[in-house]
Amino acid sequence: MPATMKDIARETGLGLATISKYFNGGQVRPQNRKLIEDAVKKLDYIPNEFARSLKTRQSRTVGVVIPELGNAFITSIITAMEDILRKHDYAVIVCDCRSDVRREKEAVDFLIHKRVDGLINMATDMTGAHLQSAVKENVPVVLIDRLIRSLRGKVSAVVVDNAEAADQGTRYLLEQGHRRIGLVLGSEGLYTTRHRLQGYLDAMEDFGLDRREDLICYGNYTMDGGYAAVKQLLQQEEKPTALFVTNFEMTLGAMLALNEMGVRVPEDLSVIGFDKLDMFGAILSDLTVVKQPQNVIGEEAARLILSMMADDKVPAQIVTLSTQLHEGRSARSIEA
Amino acid sequence: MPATMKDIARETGLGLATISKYFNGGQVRPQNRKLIEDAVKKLDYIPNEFARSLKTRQSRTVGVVIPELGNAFITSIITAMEDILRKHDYAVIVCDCRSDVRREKEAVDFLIHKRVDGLINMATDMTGAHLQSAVKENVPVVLIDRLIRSLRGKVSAVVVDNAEAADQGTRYLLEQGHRRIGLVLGSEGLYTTRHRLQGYLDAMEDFGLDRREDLICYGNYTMDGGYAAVKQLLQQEEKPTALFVTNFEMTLGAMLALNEMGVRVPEDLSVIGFDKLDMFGAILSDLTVVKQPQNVIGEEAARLILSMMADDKVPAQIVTLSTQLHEGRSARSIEA
DNA sequence: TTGAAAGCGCTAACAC
DNA sequence: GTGTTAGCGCTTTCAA
Repeated sequence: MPATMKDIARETGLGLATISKYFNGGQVRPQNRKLIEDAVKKLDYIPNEFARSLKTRQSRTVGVVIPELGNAFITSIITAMEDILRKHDYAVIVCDCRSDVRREKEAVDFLIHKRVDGLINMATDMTGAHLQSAVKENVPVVLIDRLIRSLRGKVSAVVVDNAEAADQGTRYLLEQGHRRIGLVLGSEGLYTTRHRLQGYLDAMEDFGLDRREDLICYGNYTMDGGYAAVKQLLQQEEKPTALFVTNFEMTLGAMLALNEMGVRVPEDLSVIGFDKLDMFGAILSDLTVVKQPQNVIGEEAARLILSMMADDKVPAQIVTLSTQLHEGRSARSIEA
Repeated sequence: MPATMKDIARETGLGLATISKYFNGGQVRPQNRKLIEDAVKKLDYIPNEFARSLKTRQSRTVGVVIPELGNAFITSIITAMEDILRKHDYAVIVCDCRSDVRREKEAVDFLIHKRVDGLINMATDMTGAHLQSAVKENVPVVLIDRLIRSLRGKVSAVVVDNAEAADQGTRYLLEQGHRRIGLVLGSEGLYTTRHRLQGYLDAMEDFGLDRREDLICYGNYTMDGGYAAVKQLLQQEEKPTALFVTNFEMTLGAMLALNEMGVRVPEDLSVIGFDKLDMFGAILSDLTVVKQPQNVIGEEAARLILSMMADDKVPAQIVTLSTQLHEGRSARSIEA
């Protein structure tokens, strides 16, 4: 039977209120402070969070619902997020819904029942139906990576400017003189896929180039898909002179495919990738990539949810972050 | 103000005990059942887990402490684990300690304060000091992937037979006639590294081959490290005829390095990798690999912790799983 | 089967 | 500053 505040009270001869105040940062006479600290040590006292939560109506817990855990982009965001939240004494419950709409709703409901104080969600269900219970229970929500139109004004969000990101990469290639630029996208219909396609098309249009379906491939954001997409793009008669691959896993797949096919980068083909990750260190350092600020996404999401949990009158806001073009050696001028 | 059981009681005219029984699967007269269900709907009642936890002394929460989240082997275990635990209505709090001993202890203490019912840990601190508070508070612990000697008998564990795994891969190459077999290991001193090295050495010894330091490289279990290790191994005068790479990230790095160097697999060099993951689908399907059963690790860990949480007299046990050799086309007979 | 009532361990209002 | 006390919303005897 673990010690309770009552035990501390008996041990020190103080009242419960004093001890409670001590734990909650109130004013306590130094000698009593010492008394309490000694008793805590002696009795191995650990505050009972259940009782505290019952009273304060806060779990100091945040739920995170994501489409999959085995994705480097997502885990790096979570790592940054968890770091900040834990520093603020919040626990993070992670639910992987495997990109399944039904599982996603179950996860949200589960977390609401667990009484999380806030919810961070990289959404699978773009209708937002899964978040209804959160909205109904007034649990603050922060979306990451993808916006949900029907929830506009009701929830906060942290996204990157995907159109700008794609524009950045495409424009860079265009400026190097490339005109046949292959684009490897994620799954058709996804929020980020749509915006990245738009950015690409906009940049192309600025250079007077029309949409050409034979230059656009869907690689489902998987290594596998990127690999296949590249093989397909390069099997055509009129091969692209440059490739823009729009996430990290696909970039890896693309590099493997190119290596296998004996295509030299950038001699035979220019390549711009996406999201080089720290953990891969030096290997792909020569790659020119459009980088998303995963750390900042995680940090901003944490900050947003913290502020919303602290004050339920904080209005919903959308934070849009910019990507950055990292110049490596994998994309070069077509005249060279 | 959310509805409470009292509200349901007032609404239905029943007593609290009946309603509580209803929620806990007890016998309730059908007509009252109906009454309660209607009231729950009408009032949007959600049971207060805080109050329940206060009474039952259970959080229905499991803490998971891992060295890093951005590792495919780890996340695939977590995914399997979380799946089972959530089905049993347990939430999973994940703490990434970034392979830092201090952070790891902080994470464990944090989780103990959060009153998790159980702890699953892929340990960074092999002394086990970080788990003292868990042991003291009688919180059941399941180690995964790595055993801690000082905790023997006190905690359960799920590990893979790493020596066997390495023996498997090495022996396969030996049987194909290879004698100069390069080995790419994780960080020196790690539990799995040591055992995998041992398995390799044992197999070599069985074939009358002595340890040769120039064939052994440490790649830190990173893609980067695997890449560098392979480059180093193949820069030597007397090149290996085969390579055994002992985790997934390093295998990826190795393949990239080999591709870059123009080394054909298996024509110029046989390669055995580790841990092909589902998410990479077809790409590496030609790779011969030693596969760890991540799903089973996760599932067994979940089962173990569930049984220990359900009954504190369940004795500690160690589950050792076997790896499997998946024959692809990347390793072949040296005579061929 | 159901209801009344005690109490889990904490917080916070209030009185001193 | 400190102590007393009344709940927070649930589970669980015990008696009916």
